[in-house]
Amino acid sequence: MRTKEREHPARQSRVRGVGATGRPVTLSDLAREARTSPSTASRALRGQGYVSGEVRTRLLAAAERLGYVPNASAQNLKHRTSKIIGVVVSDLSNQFYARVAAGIEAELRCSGYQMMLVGDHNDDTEELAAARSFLALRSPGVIITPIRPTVSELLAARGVAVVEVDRQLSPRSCDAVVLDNVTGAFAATSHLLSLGHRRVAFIGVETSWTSDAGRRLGYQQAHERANLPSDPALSLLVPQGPGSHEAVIAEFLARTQPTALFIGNNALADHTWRVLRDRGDRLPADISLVAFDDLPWMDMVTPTITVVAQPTEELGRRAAQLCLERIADPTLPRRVVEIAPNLLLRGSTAPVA
Amino acid sequence: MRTKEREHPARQSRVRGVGATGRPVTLSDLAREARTSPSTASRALRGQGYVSGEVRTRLLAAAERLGYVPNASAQNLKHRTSKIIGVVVSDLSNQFYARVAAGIEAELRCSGYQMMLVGDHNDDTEELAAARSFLALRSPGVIITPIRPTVSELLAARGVAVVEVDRQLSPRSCDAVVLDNVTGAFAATSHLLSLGHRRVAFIGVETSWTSDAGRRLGYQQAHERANLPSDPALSLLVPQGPGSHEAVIAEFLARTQPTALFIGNNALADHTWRVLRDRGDRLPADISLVAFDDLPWMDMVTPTITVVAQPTEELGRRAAQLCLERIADPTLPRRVVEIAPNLLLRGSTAPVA
DNA sequence: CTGTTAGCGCGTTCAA
DNA sequence: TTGAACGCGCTAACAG
Repeated sequence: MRTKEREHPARQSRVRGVGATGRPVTLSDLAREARTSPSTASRALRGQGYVSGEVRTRLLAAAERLGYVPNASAQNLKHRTSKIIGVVVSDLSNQFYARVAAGIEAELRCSGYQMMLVGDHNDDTEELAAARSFLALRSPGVIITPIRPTVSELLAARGVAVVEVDRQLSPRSCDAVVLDNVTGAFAATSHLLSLGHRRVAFIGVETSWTSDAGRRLGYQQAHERANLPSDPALSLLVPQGPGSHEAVIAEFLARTQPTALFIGNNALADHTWRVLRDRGDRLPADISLVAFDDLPWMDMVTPTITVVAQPTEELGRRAAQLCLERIADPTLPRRVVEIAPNLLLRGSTAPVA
Repeated sequence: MRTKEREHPARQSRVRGVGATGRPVTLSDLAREARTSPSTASRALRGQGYVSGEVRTRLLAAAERLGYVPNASAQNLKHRTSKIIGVVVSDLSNQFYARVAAGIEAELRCSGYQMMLVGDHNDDTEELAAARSFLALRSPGVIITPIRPTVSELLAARGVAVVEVDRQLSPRSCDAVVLDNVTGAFAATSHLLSLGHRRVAFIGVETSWTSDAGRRLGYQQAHERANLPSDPALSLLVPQGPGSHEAVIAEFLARTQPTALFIGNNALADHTWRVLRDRGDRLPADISLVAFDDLPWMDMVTPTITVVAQPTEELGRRAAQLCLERIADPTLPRRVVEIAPNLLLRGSTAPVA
């Protein structure tokens, strides 16, 4: 009796047509409408199993008429998995991460998956919370710009297909898509050294992440290859995390007086550029500058900025591909896709004065 | 029997500890581990209903030990709704939309909701597909930068709390958070007119969306208020959609020879700026420029760009707030939040030569 | 305070 | 070819 009472309002709303509010149409509603059983309706809609042509068309018509949309939760519950890929990036407002996410989303859409996007703000507590919700959703895969190896490994241990993007912290348990940071930094620094600069400073982040560490390493290797010392005092390592570092950078430049700068990421490049402008330094006459990660402004300021460019959306797309491939076949061997950066020579670099 | 067979591997995995792969731990597993019933376990974990202190701690300990994470699909099925808010924006790669999304996500997180982010690429088919998946997920709310009124209304008719951001197409069925575009455009244009410019061109998008239409209107109203004619030939309206319009803009500028420009959005501002650079025009000596929507580069190029700034993340945050409030109380009257823009005078505008 | 019962909406046997 | 029965994991009545 009680269930019947519930059915009444639904019946009414159906009569009013598609637009009516009320309990969403279920498979049983659909079956009743088409005078058949729920299981037949299920087979018809998903196109597997035997269904007579006549019943099928009747069902499809009814689905259209009633505006039937299958309940994803019910399907997920049944299938013990979902089509939701969790994505967690450091900072949605940073164009680099936004583009990675755009690439991921585009790729997932093509394959019928959806993206659940979360921004930890470089906070491992938020990172962990995100992982928990992905577990709750029974996400088959997660793509992450990791803060610590813990979360990736936790997820991987539970059978989630984890792909690390931009940096790789858990090489044993995850696939990864990273840039060849060492080569990129090597090229950038070598470029400056070949222009005759002998006081090339590095401004980067003080993490052990492959991204930052790789860029530091490339900077050093370029010096070694050129048989030049790399003065540790010429490296400014700022703590990882949000916030502006303009004051620190200004102090660093005033103290160390480099003739050239290699900057480890787009946020620091922004800060450094502003410091130089405020100091009245002239690029490249007074100082040369190479940034890592090409953003629109780097092509617009005067002079334009020489940069190590990375195919940002491509990073996201490849990560999504790896993720889906591993979901399809969890026994795949671990893969690390290393993408080549591209040094773009522009106006901010010139021979030393 | 068959279910028992399934339990064995799970048992084993449990013995191996948290990290083990296998069927996820269920409430029944938990209850068994703590020697109680599933319903008691449920009450203990969600902290409602009566549970003795001793049983509760036993349960919490077991949940911790087993790494229990409740199955969101099962909860959603039961509750007939989910905690997933659908968000669809035009273009994830455009920093404006990325920031709106960042604002939404931050706000939702605080309230225990999650963001499902989708980018239609100004394609109403993709917009509709996104709406369908939100319906399938039984999303209680959707936030959208609409392309057509259809989708918002479809969702609203099904009881989804829809909030339109940036532009408002369905005033009758949705809440909305928009900028006061007319006022912003009025201020920008008035600024140029007050500098003595009499050939102020407008470059914008040819949609009927409140955003674009409002900016066109503000441009006209400023002329009217100043008792000056606004020559229709001085308006360049490009079709809505992706792609560069540099060629069209170049032709337009060559043909109409304006002394000042008001540009309707950040993408067009980018294109126009590049055209001017390539033409060798000097800002503001040869031509003045005001853009709509402040992006980082506008503060970095030489000269800096006078701009109508909008609090982008705030737009997203307010939209999320409206959405959650309506979910909490669907009987709320419709609300349209109109946010004030801010004209920032910078270096790209000067008195007419 | 606790456990039993009965679905939420769907997909998948399996017998008819 | 179809439909009845069952269970995915969880919650909410209700009876104990």
